[in-house]
Amino acid sequence: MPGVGLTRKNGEAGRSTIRDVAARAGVSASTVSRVLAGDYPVSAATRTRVLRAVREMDYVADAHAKAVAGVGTPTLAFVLEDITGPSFAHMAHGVEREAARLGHLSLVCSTDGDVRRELEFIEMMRAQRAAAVILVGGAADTPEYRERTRRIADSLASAGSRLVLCGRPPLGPGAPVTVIEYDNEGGAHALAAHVLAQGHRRVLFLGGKPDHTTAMGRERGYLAAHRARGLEPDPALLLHGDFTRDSGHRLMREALARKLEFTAIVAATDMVAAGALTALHEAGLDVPGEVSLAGYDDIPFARDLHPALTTVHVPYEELGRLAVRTALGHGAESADEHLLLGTHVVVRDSVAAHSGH
Amino acid sequence: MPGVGLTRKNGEAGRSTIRDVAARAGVSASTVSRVLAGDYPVSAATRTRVLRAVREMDYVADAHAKAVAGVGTPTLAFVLEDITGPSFAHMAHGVEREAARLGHLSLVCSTDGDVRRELEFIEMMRAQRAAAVILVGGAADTPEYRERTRRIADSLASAGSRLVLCGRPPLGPGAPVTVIEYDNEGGAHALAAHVLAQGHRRVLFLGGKPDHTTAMGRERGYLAAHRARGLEPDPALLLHGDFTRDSGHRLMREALARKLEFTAIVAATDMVAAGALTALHEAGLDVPGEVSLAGYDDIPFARDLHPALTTVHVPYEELGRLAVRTALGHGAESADEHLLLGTHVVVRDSVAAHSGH
DNA sequence: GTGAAAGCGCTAACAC
DNA sequence: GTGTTAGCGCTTTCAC
Repeated sequence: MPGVGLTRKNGEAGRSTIRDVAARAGVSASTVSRVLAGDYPVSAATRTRVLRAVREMDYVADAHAKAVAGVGTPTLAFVLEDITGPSFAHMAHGVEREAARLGHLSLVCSTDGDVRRELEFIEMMRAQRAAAVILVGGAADTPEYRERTRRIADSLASAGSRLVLCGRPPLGPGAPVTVIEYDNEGGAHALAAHVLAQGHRRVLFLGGKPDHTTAMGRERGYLAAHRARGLEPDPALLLHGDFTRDSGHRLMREALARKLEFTAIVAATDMVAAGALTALHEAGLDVPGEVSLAGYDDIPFARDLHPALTTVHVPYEELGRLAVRTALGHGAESADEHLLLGTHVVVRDSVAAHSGH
Repeated sequence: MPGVGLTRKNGEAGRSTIRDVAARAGVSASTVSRVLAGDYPVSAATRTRVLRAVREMDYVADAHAKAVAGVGTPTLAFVLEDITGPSFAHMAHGVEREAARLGHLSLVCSTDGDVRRELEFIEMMRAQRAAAVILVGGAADTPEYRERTRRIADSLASAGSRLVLCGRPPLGPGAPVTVIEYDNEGGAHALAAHVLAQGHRRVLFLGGKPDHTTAMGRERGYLAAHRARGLEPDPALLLHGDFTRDSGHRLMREALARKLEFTAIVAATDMVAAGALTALHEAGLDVPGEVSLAGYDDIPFARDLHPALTTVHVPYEELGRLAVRTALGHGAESADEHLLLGTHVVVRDSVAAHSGH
């Protein structure tokens, strides 16, 4: 057994090419290519020699060269605001898993809410010939947004790729996009209805950015639930911040300092609820004894808050998988889909009946 | 101004090449390339025409073709077990930000602890000519692990890339890797010492997998803190699970059911602590009144547990940035570095003095 | 200043 | 079965 020594890779040469392997195996480059592709008849002897050379040189075919030659690994891009937020992290996980299952490579980019970064990344993805770009998370639904996004959708489409909007404002008819929404308004409506059904009448809303579609959807649900009962919520009870834990904490402290009157709180996200809960505890208030609290997203941690948080479940991981499947499911010419995923409220311990009056 | 109409991109043609642009601008491909590269003298008039053609056709140079030609966007790969875990998500964020800052593209892959997936991904990254591959998170430190990882390090190195081990078992001398560790043992030691200093003598340890280096490092710290005080912890107080919230919850329930005696708990991660805390609450136990609890990682949520969790701070995001910087900082020939990052305990409310005896 | 030609590493059509 | 050739989209000498 000659040459069976351990790693006999090429000493210093940066990386070996298919021709190096061919030379070593005493065949042509095409033969190596064929052996590696495996979809072509090659004599057993040759195959063995080639395979051995490959192993000895620790050869891997250059992915870029393959791509240029038209047989690259398909790639998928996932763009979110912050990988650190638990809900989108779960979605990223779903995307990544499903992409892998479908033999795609997936790139993740968090933009920190920076539109320029987002744009740059998408451009990069177009250059990478990404099969699809999934944009997730609410955004300000302005005319500029629609125009800009539309342009992105068009150029992606014209390059044979596809834009998927997930929880993002749709673009109006005719745009070559797939949009998947999870029902923010419906979920918030159901949640607020649950709180109102417990007898609460002054419900504080800890919302997100005033032009952010996710935030607004949830706010609309909160409002709608009131109106469905013939109630008109006090505008002073609608607070705005962002979706972070710190925002919830700060907003709650302010509300307390301003001596706003309320017996329950609906937070725009579980993170916000977590911060609010801590502020409540710091103020010595009992939840849900003195004040009820509800969140949104059902992140795993929600169960470990004390009291366990009543919230709205959003199937983020599944959402990620679905986004990938629909994005990849059809060519650019397919009908432009619009999916709306349902959510449901999960009742735990943080909302109690409003006993006093 | 003729031809200033809106998006005048190529109707159906999949994607336009540099030659299409050249044709439209009435120049050669090289000229287009030069204009786009911007590092070469080109007459103002030509430049304008080319730029206009580029805009009109919405052209982006193919990243793969550039890569093959030797001028690709450098790429960096980040491999973790689970993007969903808060600590590594923060690290992923750090990696991604720093990579972007340095003009690198970054690929993230979560393996779900599957070694095969890990291997496949690394192979893929080698094919992509990734500038570096960052592996993060503990692993079983077996001979197979060392051999396998060493082989990866070698083949990455021989391809001009580099392996970075982050919080992973090092490979012994001579391996072409950069290893960055955060001091698990030291942190756990300090934390346990803090608990012991509060007078606790029977402290339950909610650990991770028995062969997992991170888990073991923390366990060693726990042990060492005892011994430094001349104490020998009861082996029955060392429980093993994994790093999830559910593991903490389950382990805690079992400990309670088995009526283990202890006055404090040290959990291997904040997630584990969160689950344990809920189990404690479910059992009607007061924390820290009846039993103290400490975690590890200092995830943002730790503050929102009730009581706020005493834990060990690990600068995950910074860790990610650092990993990128050192990975990119030097060629494959540089000295093999070994960094050990310090941690510190952050005292909050979940650990109290052991009053009774 | 600009174009023609060669070449990056690979695959695929076309010989033999 | 296997080698030769052309070509993927780009950059980069090398001429002019």
